[in-house]
Amino acid sequence: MTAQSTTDQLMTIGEVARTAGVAAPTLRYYEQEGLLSPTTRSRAGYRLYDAQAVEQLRFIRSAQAVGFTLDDIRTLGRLDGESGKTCRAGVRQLLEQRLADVSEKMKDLKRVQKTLGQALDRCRRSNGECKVLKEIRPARRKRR
Amino acid sequence: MTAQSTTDQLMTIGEVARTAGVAAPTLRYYEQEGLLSPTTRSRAGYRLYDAQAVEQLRFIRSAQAVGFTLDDIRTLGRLDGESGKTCRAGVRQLLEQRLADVSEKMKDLKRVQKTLGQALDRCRRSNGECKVLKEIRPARRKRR
DNA sequence: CTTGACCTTCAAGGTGACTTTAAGGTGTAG
DNA sequence: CTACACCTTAAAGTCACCTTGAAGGTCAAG
Repeated sequence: MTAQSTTDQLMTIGEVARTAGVAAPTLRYYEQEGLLSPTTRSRAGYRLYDAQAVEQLRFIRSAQAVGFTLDDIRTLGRLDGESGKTCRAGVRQLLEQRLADVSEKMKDLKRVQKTLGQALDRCRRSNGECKVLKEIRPARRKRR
Repeated sequence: MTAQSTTDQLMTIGEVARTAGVAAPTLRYYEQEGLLSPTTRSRAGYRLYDAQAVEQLRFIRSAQAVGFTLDDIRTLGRLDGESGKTCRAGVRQLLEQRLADVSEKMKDLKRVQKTLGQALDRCRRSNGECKVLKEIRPARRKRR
């Protein structure tokens, strides 16, 4: 029991990148920054990743999306990794700190949601003529 | 009724900065970027802000904290401003888009929260010896 | 009427997170 | 055996978001 789940289907950097929706150079950058390393390398030197890497990558992107820096994320190390290490003094404290950060962000997010929600409400209520937004510009989207 | 709340107590850039917990040059930068302008200027050219500016500033910081760019925020304009403008075609759509972004971020945040929570759980469960985190570094904090 | 804490503008510098460029090796399909 | 899509490294470039520095004006207290 306790399935090892050792599918061990290794992927190249391009496959991982496509699967997780990030650019391959970004993956190399993450490795360089100590965030996510390939499981192994092929004889020719190609990076090879296991399926878990995709999960870790998704975690990284989620954490980034809500405002954590790569440095924040790096200090949390390989979070889902099961190969253990002693739960030293600082570890729990760090986790607690980050969970507190998350709670703060939850509040921030709700604040933003409320403000936008109210604006949309007023916008809908008075069809065509509302007093919601002053000076809105076309909005060009860019990264993220 | 409908209190005008015209306390009209104007503050200098330094007072606003202290109150909202940001640096004064950051406020100048925000003005330059079209995010938040002072209500008026003193005869000598000093920027003067009303109390609402603090609220707007807090909104900006909250939005930033959860990953919105200044560009995102700028396109939402002065959100709480009551001096109105027509609710044109794109406005509602933009608000809806941003609210969808918020929902996405809520998911991301919950994902992060869950992962950290599980880690902390395992950490607490096995006092002193747990298999949670691999390679944790001291964690130097920096801005935000 | 000077000291010192504020304010002003403009310009340059710094950091984080990529992204791009250059020069070249690998692997498989035809 | 040659295309062609993929991979490699190292270094430079870009963009957002400030931060710092220089040179100077303003204002209430002593």
